[in-house]
Parts: sequence; structure tokens; C-alpha cells
Amino acid sequence: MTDTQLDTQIRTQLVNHEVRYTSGRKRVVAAIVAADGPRSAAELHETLGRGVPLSSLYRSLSVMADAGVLSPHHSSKGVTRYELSEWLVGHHHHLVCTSCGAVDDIELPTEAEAALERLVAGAADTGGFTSTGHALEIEGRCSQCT
Amino acid sequence: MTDTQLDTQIRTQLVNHEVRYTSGRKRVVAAIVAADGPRSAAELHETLGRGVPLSSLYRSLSVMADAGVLSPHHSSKGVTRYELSEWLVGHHHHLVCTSCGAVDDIELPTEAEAALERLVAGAADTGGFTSTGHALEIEGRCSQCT
DNA sequence: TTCCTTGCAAACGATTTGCATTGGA
DNA sequence: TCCAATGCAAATCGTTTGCAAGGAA
Repeated sequence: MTDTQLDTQIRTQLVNHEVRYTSGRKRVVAAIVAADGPRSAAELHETLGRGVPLSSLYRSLSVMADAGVLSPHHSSKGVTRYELSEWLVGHHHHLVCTSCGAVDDIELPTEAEAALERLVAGAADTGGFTSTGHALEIEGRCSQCT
Repeated sequence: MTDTQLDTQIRTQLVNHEVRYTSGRKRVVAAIVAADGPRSAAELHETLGRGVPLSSLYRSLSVMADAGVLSPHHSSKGVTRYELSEWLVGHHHHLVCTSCGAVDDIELPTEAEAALERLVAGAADTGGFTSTGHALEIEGRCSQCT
């Protein structure tokens, strides 16, 4: 199986954490890459056609998150969705549908992102809190839920 | 029992939704008001000294959220925290500790908030998505977790 | 061969719900 | 009085884990 550029980065990162990039995990990553936003274990289980049992899915997700390849995201009720970490796909934000809970990626224009960073830098670091990052969620209704 | 101004707003809102503002619910609201950020059922159960059983707590939280008095917030793994809705306490954002999961409120300076709103307005409304609000999470380490 | 990974089933923790009882308007 | 609220226990739901079998280095 020919590794894409992305696969190579991921494999390297995993190997550095003594984690194997197995075919099952490759399928999981592929499903996440194909999605346009973070996905939950259940959603992935659905798109992977039951070929990967839930428990393995959960384990793969957690292992790859520990290795820094995936990042967890919490938005709708009790479900954790995963996406590729930002060092792999770049910094971005999310559009969250308050009706169905769907989450889509959105990248801000460079000037907007810069403004946001300035703003966060100015506001954080209050009372002993040290900021290490930020996440902007734009809430609304997605096209399906109008 | 003397209602504060806030209690009155809440009672009115609840009554409009045929929901009663009982003493138990008042205690829940008081605990949330006393906190400086959203709180989970478990955390409230703790501070309320076991006087309110968990199941009732969950029920109260969900009923008051449906009535628009409380707003749910999802950040750390599988726990839902509630806070007073913004029409009661004003618009604000959150400082989230990536280590312990604690969440604190933070209010942006007016100009910063205005800038943020402009930024969101410009970025959203992409591909059929209609934005109705935004939430900024500033991630980092709280004073306890340094 | 040595470990990591996989699968299945059982275990968990957070949250929800059925039902009989209590309490508020 | 009448219907919503409460408590307890049982049920759910998403997620985790123990353990034996399979697979990659």
C-alpha cells in the first residue's frame, strides 16, 4: 500500500510513540481525512461499514490521540469527536449546528485569525491562567437543519 | 423567601414555560450563581451537600435548560456543565484548563468583543450555514495545574 | 519470538427514565 | 384539587477494560 505524504507523517509520529500504523488504523485515519470535520467513534463506525468493531475504534482513536496524531473535540452531548491534529492539517475553527450537532471545519482569513490571536493574547493570562491555545465555535443551523 | 431580582427573572421565565421554581431548583440556581463558571451535575451535587439527589439534579438542570434559564456547555470528557443563560448574566467566554478540565468565565473588553463579532460575521454564513452565535474557548493551564 | 493490536464480552461512569409519592399553585 | 416535582431504583448510552487470539517487526 502506497503511503501518501500525510500517511508518512502520521506513521513517523506513531512510530516515535512506539505505536503501529496498522491497516485498521489507516482506515480510521482515511475516514477522518475524508470527513470535513471531527467525527465520533459511532459516526466512524457507521462509515467504516462495521468492518472495524467499536471497541477497536475507541482504542485506535485514543492511542492515536495520545500520540498526537488526532485531537479530541467535545461539542454535542456526551460524544467525543476526533480530527487530525493541527500540525497535520493546519489551524482552524468549527461551525457547530445547534440542531443536529454536526460539526464542520472552517478556516479564518489570515487577517481575521491574526486579529483573533491578538485578542486572545490580550484577554487571557488573567489570574494565574496561562493560555496555550484557543478554539472558536461558530454556532448556528447547518444547511440540513434549516 | 425573598426573591432577588435575578430570581424574579428566572421565576417568570420558568412560569412562562409551565415550570415551577421550587426550593430545590432555587438551591441549584444559587449554587450555579455562586460558581464562577459552568458546573456539572456531579459538581453541584457535591456543593449542595447531598441534599439534592442526583436524579433530581439532572432533571432540574434539563428542565431549566429547556426553559432557557440555563445553558449547557460541553468541554471535558463526557460531562455537561450548566451555567445561567446569557440573557441573564451577559455574554462571555471561557477559560478551559486542559489539565483538570475546570472552566472559568471571562468577559472580553468591549472593543475585543466587537472585533470578534465582526470577525465571526465575516467568516460564517458559508455554504448554507446560518450563524446564530459564537463561543470562544481559551485553552491553557489554570493556577492549580501549573 | 516478542510485543503490540484486535475482538468479544463484561465493566464503567454519566445521564435518563418508570413509577409511586410528595408538594405547590 | 390537580398536575408538576421528587426519590429511588432500574435502564441507557457512550466509552473503557480484561483477557485470549492474531499480526507485525
